[in-house]
Amino acid sequence: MTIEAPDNLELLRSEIARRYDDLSPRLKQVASYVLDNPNDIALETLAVIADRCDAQPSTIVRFAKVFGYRGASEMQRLFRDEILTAAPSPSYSERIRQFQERSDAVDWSSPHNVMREFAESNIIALEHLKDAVRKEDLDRSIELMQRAHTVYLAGVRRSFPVAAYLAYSLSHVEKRAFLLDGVAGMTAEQSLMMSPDDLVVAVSFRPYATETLAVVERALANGTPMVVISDSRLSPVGREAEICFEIKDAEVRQFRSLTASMCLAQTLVISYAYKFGLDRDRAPRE
Amino acid sequence: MTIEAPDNLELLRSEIARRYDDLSPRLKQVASYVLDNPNDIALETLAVIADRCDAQPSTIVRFAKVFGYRGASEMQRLFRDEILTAAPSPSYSERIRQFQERSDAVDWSSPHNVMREFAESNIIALEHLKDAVRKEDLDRSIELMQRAHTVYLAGVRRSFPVAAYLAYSLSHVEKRAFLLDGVAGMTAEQSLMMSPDDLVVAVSFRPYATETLAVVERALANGTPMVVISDSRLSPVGREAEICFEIKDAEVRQFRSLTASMCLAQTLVISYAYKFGLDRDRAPRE
DNA sequence: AAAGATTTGGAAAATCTATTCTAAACTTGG
DNA sequence: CCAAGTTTAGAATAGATTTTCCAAATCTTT
Repeated sequence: MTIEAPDNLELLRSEIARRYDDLSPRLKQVASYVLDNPNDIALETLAVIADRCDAQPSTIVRFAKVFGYRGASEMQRLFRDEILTAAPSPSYSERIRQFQERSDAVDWSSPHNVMREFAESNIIALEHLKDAVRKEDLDRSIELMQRAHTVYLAGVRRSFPVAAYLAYSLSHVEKRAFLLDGVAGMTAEQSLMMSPDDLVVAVSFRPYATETLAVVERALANGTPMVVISDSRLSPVGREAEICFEIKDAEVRQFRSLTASMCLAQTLVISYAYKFGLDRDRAPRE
Repeated sequence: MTIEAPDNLELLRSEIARRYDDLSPRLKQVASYVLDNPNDIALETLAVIADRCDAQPSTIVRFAKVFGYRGASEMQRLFRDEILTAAPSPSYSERIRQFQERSDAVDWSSPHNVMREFAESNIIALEHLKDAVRKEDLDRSIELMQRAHTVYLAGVRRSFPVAAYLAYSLSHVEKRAFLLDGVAGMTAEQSLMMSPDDLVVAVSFRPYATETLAVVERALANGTPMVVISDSRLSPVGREAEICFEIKDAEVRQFRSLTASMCLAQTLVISYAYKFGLDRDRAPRE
């Protein structure tokens, strides 16, 4: 018998997560519903909740008791209080007023605000991406990928996640991919292997990393075709490439986002996969 | 006898305002309470509401009847629905479902279409992120990051880019960060170093990689606090963590996006930087 | 100021909801 | 493959909440 009964939602949530494994199947079912639909728990009657998570009302009561409450009502109280405190009195004229003032002065010291603003500007960046990327560039990139014996990925520092993602997911759609990651300082040796039958995908943004520039020059010397993801067609990396995607990623003060670049990278892989029907069995999941 | 019964909150509100003058004193009292405390009406029992506005339960019933409802419960339903629909996630899964239905007709062999669809679903995921991430979790994460002597990052395969980004950018805002990258198969040795003064940030999505799980277990054994980015609080990685961000990233057929996870990761770094005034000189640029 | 109409309070009845309990259906370990 | 132990479903019960109803109080009108 449990002694403790979490007296705030946060506690209850982590308690449910912690003990999830030990719950019986039906109770697991209830557990995930409870975590996913807090509002339903707060507002609906036991019968409705039970119906929605395909269980009996008594099961909900049992669930509450397992976590130390005297009944389901006692547990519901927690969820109701959450609503009552979280949204004190969003008296609707007030809400409208707040909404209008919202965008004026953002308090950057609040992580929650940072996230909202950042997500918002990423949304704008993605909307821009939809218009800015040329159809022909995409088609041609896929074609180059398909022809290539091996795809070499270059990208360091901020661009490294994009390159790493491409390397990982391309190999999952049965494309030979090789990440020039500079482990053990072997980038120079690795890039010597690139031939005109291969393809280099280089990701680089201002200030352009010398490592990536070196790979680009090597590719030029070797006659290896290149697809570049950069912030400008005129950048030292983009200038020489057959294809350069010009990405305007969101920026919050000093920090540049990766969202649009990632979205493009994923698009390349997905399109490649669809084009060659390789998505069913070998899709890139974690 | 009133014929009409407002079937949405907005209508009811204006109806109450319009007829306010004609109401009896007691009903006026109830009216203002109803307008000012919608959450109470939604969540509390008639006895409580009556008590709070200094009236009898039966008065609340009479009030509801005056506005055309058959009883107070019917009126309460409106207030509850308001919370259920307007509140947190207006059913993310529902939006995704609709989106996917719409995109059934899309020609997936065109990369340009793939990109547009993919960008679109990423936008939806970001909008969901804004609602779904809890303020307290963010605040607490920043606090844990600040306290930590070293931040250890765990994430492989699809999650690797996120972990890699965090490692890179945290070290650029003067936070000691260490990527458990498994180079040379040293992950086990590396994770032995983690102490209760440190912090582990683990990124993992279904099917959860054993490598990351091992790090999580190591962290538990060492008493190292953990922040987890995962697809479910109930996942093997999320269950034990002090904080688990539940990320619902976009998915196009088999391919899961990274956008929301990345956005959250960047938010953590940016917030950390702003909080400790380290953004000016050492912002993470490539 | 008194009669009629309206409003109000509160107790009683009706309804609805949560909880308990037991038989049946599963699991688990020998 | 059976027996002991869990878990579950669903009917029965207990409990709470809403609604009804009517007498008392309060207002209106003449």
